[in-house]
Amino acid sequence: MKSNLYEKKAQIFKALSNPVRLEIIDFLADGEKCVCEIVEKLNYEQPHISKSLIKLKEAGLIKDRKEGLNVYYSLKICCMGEFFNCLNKILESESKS
Amino acid sequence: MKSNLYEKKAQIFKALSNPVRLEIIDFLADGEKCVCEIVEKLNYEQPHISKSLIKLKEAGLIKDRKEGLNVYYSLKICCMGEFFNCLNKILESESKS
DNA sequence: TGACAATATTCCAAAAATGGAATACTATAA
DNA sequence: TTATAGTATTCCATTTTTGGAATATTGTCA
Repeated sequence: MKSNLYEKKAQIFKALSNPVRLEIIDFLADGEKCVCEIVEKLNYEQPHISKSLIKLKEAGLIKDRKEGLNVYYSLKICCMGEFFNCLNKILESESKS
Repeated sequence: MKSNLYEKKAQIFKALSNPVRLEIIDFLADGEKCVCEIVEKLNYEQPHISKSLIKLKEAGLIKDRKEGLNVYYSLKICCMGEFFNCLNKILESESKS
C-alpha cells in the first residue's frame, strides 16, 4: 500500500530523470506546444521527442490535445517551478564547493 | 552549458527515481539517522542501503557525518516537502480518473 | 594486538532505459 | 481515393540500473 506509493513517485521521478525530457518540460513551461514545435526547438529526431512526450504523459506530468493533424502538449502540474528553483540552488552550491 | 545543467538536474531526479531511496528520504525527513537505524527501519540488506545512501549523497541530496563507528545521514535540502505534497496531489487525481 | 561492530565496496547476472532507424498510423486536402 | 504532413510505434543494439552475495575497510575496545 505505502510502498506502492513510493513506486509511483519513483515513476514520476524516473520520467524526469532525462535531460531531453527536462528540456521539453522547460519549453512547455512557456505554454502549450505541438509536437512539431518541440521537435524544431529541441533539434532531436521526431520519434525521440514523441517517445519522450509519451513517457511524460504516462507519468501524469503533461497532457495532450489533438487538433487536426497536430497534437498539442501542455504541463499538467504547477509545482514544478518551485522545485526546479530549489534544484538550481543545490547545483549552485555544489559548483562552489 | 545549458544542456549540461539539464544533465545535472536529470542526475538528481535519477537519484530520486527509486522507491527505496525515496523511502530513505522520507525517513530522513524525521531527522538525522545512522545507517544502522535506516537498515533496521527499512528492512533491506545493509549493502543495498549503503549504496542507496551514497547515490543520494552524490546527487547532493543528503550529507553524512561520522561519529565513531557510526555514520549519520541527514537531508541537505528543504524544498523536498512541498514538491512531494504536489506529487501526492498528482497521484490522488490519477487514482480518481 | 586481536576481535568485533558498523559501514562501504566489489562482483555479477538480470532487468530496464537509451536513442537511432525504419515503418505505421491518421487526418486533411486535392 | 490518393498523396502528404504530423505523429506514434516497433525493432534493435548498447548502455545503465538493480539488488543480492561475498568481501573489504575502519574505528573501538579489551
